[in-house]
Amino acid sequence: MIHPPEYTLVSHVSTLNSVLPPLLKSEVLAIDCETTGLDPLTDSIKLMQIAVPNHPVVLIDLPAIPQSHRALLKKLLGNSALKIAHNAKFDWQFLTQARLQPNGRFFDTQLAYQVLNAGIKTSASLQNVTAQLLHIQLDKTQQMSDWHPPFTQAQLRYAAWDAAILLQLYPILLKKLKQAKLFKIAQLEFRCMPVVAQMELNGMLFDLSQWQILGAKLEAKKTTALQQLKQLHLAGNAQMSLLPELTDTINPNSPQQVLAALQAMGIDLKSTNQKDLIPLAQEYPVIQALLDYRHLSKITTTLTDSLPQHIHPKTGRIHPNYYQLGARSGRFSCRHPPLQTIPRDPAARNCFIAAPGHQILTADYSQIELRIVARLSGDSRMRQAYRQGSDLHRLTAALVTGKPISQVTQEDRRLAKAVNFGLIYGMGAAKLCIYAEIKYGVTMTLAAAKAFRKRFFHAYSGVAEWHETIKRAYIRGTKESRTLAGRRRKWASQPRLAEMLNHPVQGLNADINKLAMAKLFQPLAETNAKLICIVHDEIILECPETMIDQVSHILHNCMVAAAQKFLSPIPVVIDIKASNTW
DNA sequence: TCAGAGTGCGCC
DNA sequence: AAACGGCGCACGCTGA
Repeated sequence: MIHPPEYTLVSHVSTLNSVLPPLLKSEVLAIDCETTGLDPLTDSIKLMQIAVPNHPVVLIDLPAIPQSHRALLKKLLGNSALKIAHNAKFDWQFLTQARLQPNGRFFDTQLAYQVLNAGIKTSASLQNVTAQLLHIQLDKTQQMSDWHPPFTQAQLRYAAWDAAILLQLYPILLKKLKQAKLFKIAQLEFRCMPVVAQMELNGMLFDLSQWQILGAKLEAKKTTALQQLKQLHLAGNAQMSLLPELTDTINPNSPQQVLAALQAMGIDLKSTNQKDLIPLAQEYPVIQALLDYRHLSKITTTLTDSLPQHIHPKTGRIHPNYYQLGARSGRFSCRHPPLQTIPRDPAARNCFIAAPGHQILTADYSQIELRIVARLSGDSRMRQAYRQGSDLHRLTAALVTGKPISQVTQEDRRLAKAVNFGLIYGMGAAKLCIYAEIKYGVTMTLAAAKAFRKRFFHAYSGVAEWHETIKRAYIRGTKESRTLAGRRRKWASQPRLAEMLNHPVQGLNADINKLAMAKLFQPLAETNAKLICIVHDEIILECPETMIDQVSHILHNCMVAAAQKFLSPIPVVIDIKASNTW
């Protein structure tokens, strides 16, 4: 049983300066902040809590301490002690905005818990983590209370608990991480945390007027597409003597109604998703019209209206939330808005712009997943291809079509791309047909897909063997997977084979990208360039025009070093572009 | 009426 | 024997 923590409330400079010196000697510092709200750009800290072992928790009424008297506090937060926090990104952002940026090493109890439980559905709230690891039920009733002095006893007790409990969680999580051989991965996450926190604060500059022009165009196209769809539907039903009014009663956004309508037109369909519709688009104009409408509807509803709502009134920029462990694979997820799903269409991406005197620097890993497969499988043909700097998609095209590389057409290459990406994750012939059509506009018969599949694994026999190794683990009933960097994904029940084939690749991609980010933190801080977005294998900076060369160099070096650590001897290629827009 | 599963699709 | 993976969001629909 853990006793309620003692605490000292500091609401005066003199108390602060007598209370802080012993804390300066501590190797660990547990930190928590109570704020006026959740937005570090507009809200502020009302109370900050600092806990060190064998000492009452220090509760600082921050607004009561003038900026000019925070030197000692600043020194404490900036020292080399290990800073422990739950969801440290939040506290880092608020403290940074208060000119109290924490420094040194970090231990985020939330990230630690998420690293340990990657793949398992579980809440990583402080309340749940504490319940699971310490069997203590934290009272969170004060969390949303009005943090305004004079603080109530209940508020102060709650605040003290939140910081004190971190000191209890830390050794338990540390031990678990080490036992599970996950400490290194956790440290990678901890190193990434300030980078992510700063990236969110930076945000992306967005050209609203250009976006609205684009939106209006898309809206008009959508209307046209809908009219076209209705006309074709009517025409299709004319011979069947259905009532014209029926067309107007059908909701084009309802898969159920659309399916019924298409079936009534005599089209043999089981579902109205892309994969079923695309093969019929040539034959039935109404289906092409539906696909066109769907596409435009998707873009307009999810982006045209929503993106402008995320422009921050204070900065004029878009500041999404990135979740370091938002994906089971170890990848980031991104929300509010999801900048990782902005269409590749330049018309859309050009609306993300650089500030005056700046440029957008985008750097992405070239074919990183295939290179990872080459590394993990050790496939000799892939390794050789990459060592020679040849184009692996062309090579695959040559191998599966039997043509010499010089005669490989663009169409062949597109087909090979589908084959490469599909087959490495265990795709079957049937899905390969669909996938090739949808993703690359390549039509192939089932027999052709079967043949390609066979030739692919014959040509890349190392990949086939690598699949076999994973398949054996799968058959043994293994319920976890590790990346080369040691990241673990667990499954609560039986995984699917494809998930087990995918995780070592997608997960290592995440490891590499995170290592690159961590490496970027210090060198980037010494420039005026800012990290503004991350899209899985792409790093986007906003950089002063005068520093493009210097920053490109830094970016390149960090990304190469991060990837080489795991990919060597497979070479790493980074594509870097500078432009006025994304 | 409303939460939540399901469908569909944008990105990597 | 066969089996691509990872997200977030908007929508219509279901069921309590």
